[in-house]
Amino acid sequence: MPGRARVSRPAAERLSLYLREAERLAALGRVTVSSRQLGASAGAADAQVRKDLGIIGTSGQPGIGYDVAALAAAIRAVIGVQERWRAALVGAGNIGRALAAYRRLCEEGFEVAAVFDRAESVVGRRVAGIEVLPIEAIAETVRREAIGIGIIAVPPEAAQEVADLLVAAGVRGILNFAPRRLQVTPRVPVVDVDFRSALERLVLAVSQRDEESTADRPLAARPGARGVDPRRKR
Amino acid sequence: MPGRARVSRPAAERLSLYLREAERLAALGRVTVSSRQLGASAGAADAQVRKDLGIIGTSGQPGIGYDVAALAAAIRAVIGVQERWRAALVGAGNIGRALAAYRRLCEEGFEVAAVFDRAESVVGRRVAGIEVLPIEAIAETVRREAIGIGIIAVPPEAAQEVADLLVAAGVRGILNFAPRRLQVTPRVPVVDVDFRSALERLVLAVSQRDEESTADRPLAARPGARGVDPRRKR
DNA sequence: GTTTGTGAACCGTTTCACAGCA
DNA sequence: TGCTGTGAAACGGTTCACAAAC
Repeated sequence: MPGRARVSRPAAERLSLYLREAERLAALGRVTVSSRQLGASAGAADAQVRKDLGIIGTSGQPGIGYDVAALAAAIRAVIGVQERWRAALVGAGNIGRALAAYRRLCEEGFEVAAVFDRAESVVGRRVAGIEVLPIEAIAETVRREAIGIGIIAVPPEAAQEVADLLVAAGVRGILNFAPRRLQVTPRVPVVDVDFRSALERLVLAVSQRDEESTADRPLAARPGARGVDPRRKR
Repeated sequence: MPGRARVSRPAAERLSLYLREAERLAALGRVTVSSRQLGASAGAADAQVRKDLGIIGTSGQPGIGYDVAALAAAIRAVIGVQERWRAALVGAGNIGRALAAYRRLCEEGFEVAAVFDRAESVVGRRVAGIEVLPIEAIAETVRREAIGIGIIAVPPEAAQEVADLLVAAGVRGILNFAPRRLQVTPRVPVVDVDFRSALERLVLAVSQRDEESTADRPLAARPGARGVDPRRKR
């Protein structure tokens, strides 16, 4: 029974990273992984990894570890990337074009099936081989092309409107690159990717680190610290 | 005394959103905001907002709310975006170029001061008006141009090497677009922005939502649900 | 020896509830 | 009445510790 399980937000993020590591190891010909190695690649403790994998119903062998192939398959099943996801990209600006050109996505179960833009100067052109359609065509195209997710890469002012169009057209989830919180029905999950927010978080982390090193004692291995994790010992 | 306070990861994300809302309201001419309105724009409860603002030392007026201008200034001070941050962008591929062209960043306290790439076919060209330099020039340029943060937009295979170069050159933080966990000294914070991970998180959320609606009773306002938050009543 | 699986303790964040002020 | 500030309670995720399995 695949797909059973409630996965928390941070756990979902980690699963994504475990999957990457499992794929990397599989390509290298490795057959098993330990929870510790898996954890190192995701910045998590080994016990954390075992908890995560336990939740999604994957089990390993004591003394051996987890089967790399089975692990990857199990994570894909939980995430839901066994089949191909077709996406509608709205906004053929800088971010939109970069995304459409990001060919690697195809190998990972995703596919940009249609591109939309409001500007007449862009409509009709081709972006990564796909003809740009006017946003009025969203509803019909999403249905015809069996599109599951919408990607919003438009200026913040237009984001809400586009979100409404996509939801009305029947997409099941939205990836939002616009720096604006979208108001959509809870039936359609939204994941935000926000450059500015990321930069601000980074700068805040830098500031906090500065204060620590000047105010507190110079060298102190902080508990929540990132990097080459110093979890050893038992 | 600005900058005093320990801010948790989720709190940092929210502060970033409060700042956006405060700026938006300021532009609209509004003078005060309530914690509830601020919370709605960030997907947080009102009490949460008050806690957050209390931590950074901002206080509002009972019965009135928070002063929009003072709030924005306080958040900027905590984040550390009063001054301008100069960034080194490594990787002039699709994502790199999109980022360099994202002019809005300038208005928000950030500036791409240099662009680097390894490919000889790209070095010497101009990206958003900036000449692309070879990655060997990172160390010298970062120092000369007083660059504080590095942005990694290269393929995953090269990410770690670039990270090492940036850290050696003396950047204080790294924004990483490569889908690879970087191993860097804890002294240099890293914030990851990962499209694939975001897409996978989205698809997982979609799958989970599907199961809920089919397995459980059809209509149920879930507690952790997103969207127009139904927090009313008291 | 190595590594998994898991109950229990721990910790930080979120929510609740309400006193206090405009 | 509307809204802030805050202790206390509730919640959820992480870490610990160790028995069991290889």
